[in-house]
Amino acid sequence: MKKTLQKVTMRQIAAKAAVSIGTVSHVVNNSAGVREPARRRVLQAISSLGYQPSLLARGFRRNKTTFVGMIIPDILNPFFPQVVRGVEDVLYKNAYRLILCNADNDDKKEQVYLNELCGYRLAGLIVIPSVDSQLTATVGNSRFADLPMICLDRQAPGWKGDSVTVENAEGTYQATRHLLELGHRSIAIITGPLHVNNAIERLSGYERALREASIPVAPEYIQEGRFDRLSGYERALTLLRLSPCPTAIVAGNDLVALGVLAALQELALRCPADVSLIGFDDLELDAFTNPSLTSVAQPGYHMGARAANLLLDRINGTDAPAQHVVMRTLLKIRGSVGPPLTAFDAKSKHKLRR
Amino acid sequence: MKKTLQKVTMRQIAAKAAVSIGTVSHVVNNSAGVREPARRRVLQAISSLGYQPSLLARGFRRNKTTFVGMIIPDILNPFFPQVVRGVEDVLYKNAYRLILCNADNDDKKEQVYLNELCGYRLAGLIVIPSVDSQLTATVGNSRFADLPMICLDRQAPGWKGDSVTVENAEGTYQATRHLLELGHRSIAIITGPLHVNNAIERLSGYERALREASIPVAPEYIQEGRFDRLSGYERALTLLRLSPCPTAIVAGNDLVALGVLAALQELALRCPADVSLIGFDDLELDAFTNPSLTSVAQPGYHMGARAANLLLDRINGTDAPAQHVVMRTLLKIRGSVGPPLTAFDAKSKHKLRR
DNA sequence: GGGGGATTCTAAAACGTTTCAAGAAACAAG
DNA sequence: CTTGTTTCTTGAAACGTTTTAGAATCCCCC
Repeated sequence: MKKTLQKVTMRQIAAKAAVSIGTVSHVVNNSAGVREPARRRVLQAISSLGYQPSLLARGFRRNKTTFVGMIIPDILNPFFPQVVRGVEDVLYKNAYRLILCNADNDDKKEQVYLNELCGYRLAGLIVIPSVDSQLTATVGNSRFADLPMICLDRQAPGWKGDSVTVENAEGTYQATRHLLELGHRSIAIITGPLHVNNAIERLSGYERALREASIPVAPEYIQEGRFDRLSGYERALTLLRLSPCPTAIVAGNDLVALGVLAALQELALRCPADVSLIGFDDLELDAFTNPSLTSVAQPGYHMGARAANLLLDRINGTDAPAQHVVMRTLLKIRGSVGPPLTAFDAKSKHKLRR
Repeated sequence: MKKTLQKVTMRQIAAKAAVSIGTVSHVVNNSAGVREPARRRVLQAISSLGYQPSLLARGFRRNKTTFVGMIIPDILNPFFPQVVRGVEDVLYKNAYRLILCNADNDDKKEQVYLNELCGYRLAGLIVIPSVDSQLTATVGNSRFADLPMICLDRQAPGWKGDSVTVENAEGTYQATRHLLELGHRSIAIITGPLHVNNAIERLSGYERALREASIPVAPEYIQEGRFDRLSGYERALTLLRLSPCPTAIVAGNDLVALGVLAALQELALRCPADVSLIGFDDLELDAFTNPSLTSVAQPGYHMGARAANLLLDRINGTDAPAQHVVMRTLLKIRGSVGPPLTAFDAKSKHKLRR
């Protein structure tokens, strides 16, 4: 049983090593030369007393910690953990620690975390904005002035600082073109919330592909969802009950696509025979669904890593103008897409159904 | 443009409100009566100057923060985020904030996070130990003496404090019995690392079921994996090349089961016709795999919530003896299990092999 | 208008570090 | 043995808050 039940501070180390508190600090931080005998005594006292500096006191005094905060909108969406891993790996290698907060797609909660994390004088902050993010406004407060910060995956409205995103429009453009090339002419989309730039961009890529193919976009073929499975399911039911029913659906992300799959199953429609489906994100599970899910791949891990590197630059004082990194997407073709039923097939199907 | 580019502290509020610093503090914390006019002046100064207390300074002075830390072993395993949500909801309602750290199944990293989080004088800590966790030893240091802490999902070796776990053995026991009742006699298991109590318990449930059915357990039918998909895939390949090949596999968790599915596909074996499969965790995606995955459900969200409540009790000073909450599991039957091929079927299958 | 008991307010000490100016010690050279 | 220079070491201030003891004020009642 150690005799040290009290918290051990620098004072006690100093006493035991017969040295001043300042010297202890210098040993701990290598902040000034300390002659060998003294240094040894200090080190020895530290290990024998089991001293660990109070990071709270240090952070308070230095007015800066070595923690980086990250706020994500939905920890249950497997895409975000991938991004987190990218951030974490880079930061950890650079001796920063990552603390993660889940805003739960609640802008209020996001704001609370922003404010409180800021109050802890983090080294930096990486934010994937929530759906209704007030990020730009919240961070406008002068308290945030010297907190390096990166906006990741989604551009918060009005955000002027660094950001890392993907070519959302290009992704859905490729996806939609792929469907067009297979012969689809009735292609619907289930978007994310249309005040999130991601969702808007993905919609625009879809629209561009159709426009280029001279196919008018039916307004009821554009359904606004919420980037989650349930809304995917609901919107899909709406779409699939339309007449004519679309032969292909572009989903705002893979969770939405999962919901679509559930809806298809419920209506006893086959995928891809009756309806083709393309998701967005390329989650690991896409290879295992039934059918396996064609999806627009985002480089989640690399997005995180890139954002972390950008943040490190800022922390180290770069004052380069705000960077907007935009990464590529890639269509991963799997089992959920195929050619549409021929006109004949479609007609017979239609008769049967009605 | 605000004129306050400098950080605004209590001192400035005090000055502007013509009041002492102590009074400001009392207003902010409701720690003593302050007469209406003064209180109003303070509040007014606070909002006009945009003051936000330095949580770092407060935490330092109070020697306690309102953050709770949580360390999880693998943020990419979708089971853990579920648990996190449970923890978070309870804590948030009680005005505590959750900060999450991902140990990445690296005991070294876990230790770093333990030590540094402790240095920030968190209100409490919830840990899902990593595979090789040194938790008990690390936390033995006196610094951790007054840090309430809960061990969640896995019992760290030697851990004596509060814990929340599930009936792992009962889970695999039920799973194995289900397979036995369907007629399976050659049942294999892919476990987690066998120094993790979860893995050991799950193995023991499997063994008990076989023992009760008087079926000898072939040692090569017990494969030790690592709770991840890749190891599930590798171990499954090993199992499926055995002769005789098992007709059913119990997987250590659902990620492992996903790996097994991949292996089955690669070997062109049908599930459940050729091999039945049961996972553990009941991830959301289980309903969407091909075939859908039978799994032992753990109440992830509720485990988290329970742990958070236990922690809150400790934070509030309960000195009840250490609690060990053990929650139930439930077999969720889906498409990946069926009766084994009969001897005849098996023979004809070889001939027919499409 | 003068106690006296509540209530409100203040000054100052602490919390554990870092940091800086300046003193002390060591060392090299004359 | 000085002296000058460099290298160590120290004491004390500062960081922004909370907290406590006691001073100031209020209010009521005689």
